[in-house]
Amino acid sequence: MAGKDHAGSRTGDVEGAILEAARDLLAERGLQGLSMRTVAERVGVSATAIYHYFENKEELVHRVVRQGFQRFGEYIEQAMRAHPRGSLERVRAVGEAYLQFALENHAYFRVLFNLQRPHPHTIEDLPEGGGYGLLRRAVVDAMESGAMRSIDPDLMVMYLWSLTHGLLMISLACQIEQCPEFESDTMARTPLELFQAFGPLVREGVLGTAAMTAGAAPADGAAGEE
Amino acid sequence: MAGKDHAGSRTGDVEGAILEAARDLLAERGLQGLSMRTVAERVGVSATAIYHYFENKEELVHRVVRQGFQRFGEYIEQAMRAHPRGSLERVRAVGEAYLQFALENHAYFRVLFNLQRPHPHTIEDLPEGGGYGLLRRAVVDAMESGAMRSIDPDLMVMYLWSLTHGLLMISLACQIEQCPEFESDTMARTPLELFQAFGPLVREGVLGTAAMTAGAAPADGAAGEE
DNA sequence: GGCGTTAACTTAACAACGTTAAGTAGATTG
DNA sequence: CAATCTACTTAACGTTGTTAAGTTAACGCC
Repeated sequence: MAGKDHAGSRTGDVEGAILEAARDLLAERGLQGLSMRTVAERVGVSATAIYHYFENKEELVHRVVRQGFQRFGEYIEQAMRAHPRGSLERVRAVGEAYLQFALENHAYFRVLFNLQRPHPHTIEDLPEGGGYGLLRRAVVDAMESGAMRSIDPDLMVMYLWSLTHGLLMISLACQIEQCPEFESDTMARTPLELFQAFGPLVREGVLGTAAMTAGAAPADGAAGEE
Repeated sequence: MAGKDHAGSRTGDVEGAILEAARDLLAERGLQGLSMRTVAERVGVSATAIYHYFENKEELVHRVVRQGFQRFGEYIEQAMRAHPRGSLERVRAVGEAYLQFALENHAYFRVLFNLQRPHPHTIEDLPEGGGYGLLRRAVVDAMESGAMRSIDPDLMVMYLWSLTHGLLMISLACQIEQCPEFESDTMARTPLELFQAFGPLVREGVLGTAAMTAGAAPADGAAGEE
């Protein structure tokens, strides 16, 4: 009975079809919409057939997300290829690629950062997978070329990653791309626009160039209230 | 039959007891461990009794989290009171309070940032609730006192919030407090230590003070590969 | 060419879940 | 005193992940 033609079945690679259906459902309806029975129905097999290829739902989801992050790595590699080694632009481009991919595939990100209990064992399994190594290389290069101050590169990577990831998570929590209740013009901007607007702050810091050459007015020294 | 003594019941405030049981379960076992039946069992009523006080599970969880974020607001207010108005220290302390509270109550945070579909309607309902306004005030004060460069305060708040929140999310994804697989010394640090280590980067930027007074070696201009 | 093993499924069923419907004891009220 | 309301209860529905047991086709082997 191998290769029988059910509705929408692909003769042969059932495991691949399950992964594909699961991926589509995750993107379409989120983790809650990805049920074993729905996946099975799309593939054209019974729900329990999935257990022949995957240990349980958790492993199925994990495999789907892992697959997604391989594409993610390619995004980042492409961003790096597009800019000269050692440049700040390259570092910035990696961040933008992170953001862009996450916005286009937000279901993956939401899921990956919620697998709490057992899964992420190695750093390769972590949210950005091999992307960490790529960003780190871009940072080290930029430090060597003098485009960036020389400090502990892992600290620098963590700083850049945190900033980008936080912006992403807040944007996603505000319901994809836009949060209409934000009244301020600033908040109405897309995550990518905000990321770019962060540029001067990231390069020169919150003190700013002016504050470093000229002394500014001192703050009142008393502990304020309200 | 009001005020009957079931196991662990509090005579009188059943609604409060439900909220309390739900809060404990959320902290103990996460969102998955918070089931209507388990909550009801702890309170000493039947599962469906909960629907007399809450419309559905979503509302129950929402109320629990909202309650948690009220305590969170108090954390931040206290951090602000402890430092002089207009100072950078005050801004930093708000960030630390954010981090500290989130680490001590990570169940709240995980949940709040995963309510995707309907809920967060107003900015007050958003992840940090009224904390946004408090941080914004600290930032505006710091700008006026000259302790911080003067730019769009909402942009500055978004920058600081993103950085702190991202660090938090990454740390939580790495399984509370510590991620043993990280080999680097940098990554082995606690979120709070990392936050403090970010200090120079946040104040002076990734270029650094040195790079702004003296010209650095230029980067190679060709598009790099690998 | 029958035989045993295995891969690839199937149906039936279980426990747990959120939720609804219908009923009921006790207090409050006209 | 009947009617209503509050604060629940039990029973049940549909869906979920998952397990157990059975079935069917294919393959290697003497």
